[in-house]
Amino acid sequence: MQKLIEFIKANTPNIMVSQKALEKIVDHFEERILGKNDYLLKAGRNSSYFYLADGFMRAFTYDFHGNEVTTYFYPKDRVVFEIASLILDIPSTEYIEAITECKGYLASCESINKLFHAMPEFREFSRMMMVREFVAYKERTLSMINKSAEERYRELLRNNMEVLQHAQMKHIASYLGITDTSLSRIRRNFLKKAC
Amino acid sequence: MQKLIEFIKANTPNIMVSQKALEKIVDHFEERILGKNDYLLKAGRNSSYFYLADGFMRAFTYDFHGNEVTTYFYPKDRVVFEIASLILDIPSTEYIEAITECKGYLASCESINKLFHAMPEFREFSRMMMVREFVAYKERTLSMINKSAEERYRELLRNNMEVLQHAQMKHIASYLGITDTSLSRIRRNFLKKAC
DNA sequence: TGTCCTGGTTGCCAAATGGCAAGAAATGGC
DNA sequence: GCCATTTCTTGCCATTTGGCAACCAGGACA
Repeated sequence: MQKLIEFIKANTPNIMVSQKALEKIVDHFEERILGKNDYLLKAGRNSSYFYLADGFMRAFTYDFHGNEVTTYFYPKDRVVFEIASLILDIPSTEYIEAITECKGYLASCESINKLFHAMPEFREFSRMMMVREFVAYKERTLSMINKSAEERYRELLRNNMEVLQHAQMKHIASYLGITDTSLSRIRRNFLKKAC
Repeated sequence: MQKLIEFIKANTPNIMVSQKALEKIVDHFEERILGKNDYLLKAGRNSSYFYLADGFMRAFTYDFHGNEVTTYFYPKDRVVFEIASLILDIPSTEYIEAITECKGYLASCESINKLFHAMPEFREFSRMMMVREFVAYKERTLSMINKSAEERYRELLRNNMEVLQHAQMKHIASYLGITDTSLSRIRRNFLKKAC
């Protein structure tokens, strides 16, 4: 649990969280280990709240043509959840999958709500987590609007190098909004330029 | 203020908010009227929190080539704010502009924070507003990934018809991630098909 | 009424990306 | 180490989108 405690401390910059409060918070979490290709969340189920201490995950869904679309990659030291499902308490439309072995700490929707209203420290923390994810999505949308596929690929590598080690090309491709064929070509150019 | 009160009631579905609580909340807001082309927020300033009772707004920013990019359209009956600036208390990178005459109610960042920690009712409400915007962004990102420009245009019209009455084509185009030239062509095909 | 200005459209061609099918490379099971 | 399977790359051509410049239409205004 120490990692979770450190993580919460690091992400409540505006307030000093007492040791007691931290312990009260982490008390609602339980350790969870996922093997490669295990699901943290399946479509139709409700999302819980997961601090990913170690490993690498991805979220995906299916569009109406039945194509799988990778919506997100989660490196370690992030909280992992599907916002609409968690907060609105509705079934998720997304799957979240461990793409390496993963270790972390899990809390239920009810725990999150309880903590959210009971503890100002957790309010700040969870709001911070939500804002972080929201801002990431905003940036991503902006990239989709005004950057080429190649620029988006560069950007992904710059911000999240591990993705290359862990994710398949077709997943990276659909995350970037292109086909795996196009990604392959982009990578070829990329290598050429690098030489 | 009655519209704001109704709006808050309508968006706290899980709890009954007392009249007293509602009054305490709206007490932190003040009426604000914006003329066409007035700014609600400018880049470099900090975002406040605005309930748009009537009118139509858009958010935009500049990419590093200096091109203006429309990031969002706000129809009436929405809260309008730049999430990163508001919550992290940093200068905004976005502008938010009234594209028709607008009327609404404004609260400062400090008021929002105060209410957020002091009143469970407002916590629920503001979390709901944040989730709604977040989910809208997620859907938009998904559209950018797996829909063609034409499909995105149809979708925009379906969900937000007023945008056509109020916004310029070039703003709609950059919102959709295409050039105004392409949008014009798409509209032509669109009309052909409609006949 | 004529002129300027802005916003929207069009034609022409270039660049980016997709679709499909085949081939090459990597991976996993035995 | 070998085969089967999956993942990644490539070639060929179609489609989508962009860039630019010209053009058109409507409103503002002298």
